[in-house]
Amino acid sequence: MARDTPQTHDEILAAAARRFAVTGYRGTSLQDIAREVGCSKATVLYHFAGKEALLAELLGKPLEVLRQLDERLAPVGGAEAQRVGAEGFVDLAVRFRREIALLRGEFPELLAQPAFAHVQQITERLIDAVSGHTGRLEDRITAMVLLAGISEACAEFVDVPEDELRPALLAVARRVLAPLDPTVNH
Amino acid sequence: MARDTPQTHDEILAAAARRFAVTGYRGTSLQDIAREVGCSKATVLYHFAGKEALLAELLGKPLEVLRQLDERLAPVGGAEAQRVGAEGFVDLAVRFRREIALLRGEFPELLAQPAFAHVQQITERLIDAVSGHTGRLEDRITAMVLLAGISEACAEFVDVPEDELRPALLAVARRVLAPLDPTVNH
DNA sequence: TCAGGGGCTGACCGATCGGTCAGAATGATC
DNA sequence: GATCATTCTGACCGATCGGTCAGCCCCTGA
Repeated sequence: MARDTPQTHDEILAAAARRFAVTGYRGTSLQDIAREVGCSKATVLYHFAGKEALLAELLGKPLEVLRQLDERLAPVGGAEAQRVGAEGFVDLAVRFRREIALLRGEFPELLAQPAFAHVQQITERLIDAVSGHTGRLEDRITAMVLLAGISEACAEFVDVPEDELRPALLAVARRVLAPLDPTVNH
Repeated sequence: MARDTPQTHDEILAAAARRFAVTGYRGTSLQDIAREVGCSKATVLYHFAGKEALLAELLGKPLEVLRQLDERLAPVGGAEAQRVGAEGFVDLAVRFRREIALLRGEFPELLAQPAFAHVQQITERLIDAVSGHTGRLEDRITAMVLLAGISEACAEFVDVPEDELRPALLAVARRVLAPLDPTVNH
């Protein structure tokens, strides 16, 4: 009957997304989610194996897109890698604003878990790409400021329409990376 | 005897700073802190009124510096406000890297408490200043990316020496804000 | 009519949380 | 040696956490 009555399942997922975005993963209890849905805590645990499973399903799509970006990033280098990495991440961050906001605050502990170990590696490669693969600390710091700033801004301006948020972020990215482009001398 | 034996008090404070920076405020228990110090949980609660009091004392200095930056920012406007705001925040973020990292993840809930209400107002004014007081959404997004990125980068590169971190952040800030300067046409 | 299964729940579990409290050490003062 | 404040601790508290489980409700199909 999964196709006839997926209501509760999806309602729980939506409620979890909302609560996690406001009070964080740790700061949200299964009771909170159940209350928002209007069901019992046991029902939440009937539809999902546990709190972690809820999180995993919530992060499934954005992490898949992140993985695709990682693949697209592998063959390119230099200024092209910077451009693809930055623009790709802007798209991803804008699209999955709520989920990004969720990963944001709980980064250290969540990524320490084996289930998310690969995310840390992908993030590392993304920073490397956006820094232009120079290996210089200054460029890594620059890339970190840009990517983290984009994440945070997306989380903060979660109610701003995509077509206002995206151009603004792309403009910042272009400004930050332009002087790093070897074809441009500032 | 506070002046003769401030050891334990300070050790607890230092341990709390370390643990909070790694596992966050909510993710750190008083037991964790006590274990790191090598004392009992009751001792932690003997020296501090509670977990919140520990946090408040930890954030005291950086919040005071933030307040000073806010005051310094009040009389100026336009490009000068952008410069003072950005450079001032870089200084603050580099200096109080651990504490910034702490406030980062727990923002929504902690700032919701009355004790930190004014921080949210100051942050708002800081974003306004760094955006050049234009009131345009795009400029606010830009400022948000820059300030949040600086915070996150400081938290991430907590072990990088100040004299490497600061110039890199200032360079990014200059690059992000330069095109907003009305005297420069790109 | 009734057996069966999916959806759901209240009651309960062990663990851990922040916090309290009476009292054991310790050392300075008289 | 007696007194007293400071420092520290083990034992304990109520609350809440994530998670389990037996069983109730209700729809379906034979």
